[in-house]
Amino acid sequence: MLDLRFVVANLGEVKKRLAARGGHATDALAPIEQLAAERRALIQSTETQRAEQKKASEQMRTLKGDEQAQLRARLKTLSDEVKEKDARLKEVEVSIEQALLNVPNLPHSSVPVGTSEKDNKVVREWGQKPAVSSPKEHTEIGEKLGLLDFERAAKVSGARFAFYRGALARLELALVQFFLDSARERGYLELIPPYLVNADSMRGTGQLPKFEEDLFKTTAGFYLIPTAEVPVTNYHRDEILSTMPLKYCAFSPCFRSEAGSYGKDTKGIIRQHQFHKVELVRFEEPDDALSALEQLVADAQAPLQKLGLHHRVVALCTADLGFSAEKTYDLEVWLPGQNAFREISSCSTFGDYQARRASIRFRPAQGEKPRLVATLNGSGLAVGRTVVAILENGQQPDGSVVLPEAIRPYMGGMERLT
RNA sequence: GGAGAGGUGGCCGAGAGGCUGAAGGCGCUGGUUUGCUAAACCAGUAUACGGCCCAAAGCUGUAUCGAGGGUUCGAAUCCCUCCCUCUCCGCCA
Repeated sequence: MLDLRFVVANLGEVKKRLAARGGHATDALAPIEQLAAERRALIQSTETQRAEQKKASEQMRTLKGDEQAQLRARLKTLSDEVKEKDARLKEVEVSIEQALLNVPNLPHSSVPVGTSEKDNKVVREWGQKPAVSSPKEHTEIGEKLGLLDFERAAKVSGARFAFYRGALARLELALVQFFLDSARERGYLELIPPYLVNADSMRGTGQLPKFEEDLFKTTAGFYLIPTAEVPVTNYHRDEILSTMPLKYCAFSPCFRSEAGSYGKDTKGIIRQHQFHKVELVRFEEPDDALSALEQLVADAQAPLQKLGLHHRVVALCTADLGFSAEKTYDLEVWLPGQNAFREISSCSTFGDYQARRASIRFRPAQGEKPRLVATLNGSGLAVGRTVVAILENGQQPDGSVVLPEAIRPYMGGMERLT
């Protein structure tokens, strides 16, 4: 969430920067200026009255009889007035909060301005497209080898689910371990987080209140996490951190309702209601956020490079930027079967936007005031999509799949899927 | 799920309607003392939101004793609801 004082003091600039996101990004801001003024007036008058009240209350202790009764009557009136104003103040603050919670983050000045994903900028490419003759999609490869079963998954659960079988199930978990090893070597501490979280956590990272329809909610009121970003960022909610920076990697399943994506990627395991991911999360000093983002991208690229998977780094434009993000790079891996680059990681800095929502701070130095941290996160990597990439990039004319060398030690030396 | 106990500052722990941002201790920071270390002594030790101020510093007001509501002129203290923790029993990977 944005800082109220900053927004009010720089309303024009804020609107201008939000407009670059397109659509209705600035709508929620409309009533802010007036509400902020009312809030200030209410605070001033209630606090003055409260001070008066406090002083008079002191006298109550010593007064007796009629005098006390009189003062009590006067204080009763004062007390009622303060309560009334307090109630109004609360309303105003709730309105402000609601408004701010629905305002997305300001794009960083280095983010390319654009109107759709077509305006995203390719920053660099790594590797080369493999020579695959008449490439097939992962669904066909997986089903032919008996490694993927969508039909039974549809029976058991519904659309957008899959059974992995045999060596593919093994590959999935091997990749998890491989990604965690890669992250640990780069200084990230492994976490296994809760997969169900409360509403406060969802608000902290920005999924709520605006994107409730994208989430699964349990009857007990828990939300299933759409990414480990949620529990891991909220790990330090309402804290003042004494060690900085902090780097975590977390394995978790991710659950997404995929509302509004009907007809998109309906085939295969590209877009599922449930998938596995290793997430990288960093807590940084604000001034380090941008350089940390570059490191984060490198950290996410590392396992892709070890696997020898051709990919590119894309800077998202203002229109494609996520709600809470200040700046984002996507990693897109080459999929021969689709003849396209597809997102396999998304690395973002959120500046202090999430930290303000979740109240995560650090103390710059002994005796100094706490400051909001910068939060960052990125996939390192999406496991299912890596499986897709391995199937499609490693496919052979005979239908088998050659595994990247880097993963073989995690597969007991297995060299190919047959 | 059943029965009970409890949630107070960085930590431990008093407090039972007004003088309590909160005794005392520990820790931490600064200082004095000291051959060094230790000890002792003195002082300081929160956060948020307002105001004064160009700003910072500083000063000042208000709020904060798990959360929210209520009673009262006045609530850490009384009442209600909720959350969390612990113990015992049951169930369970």
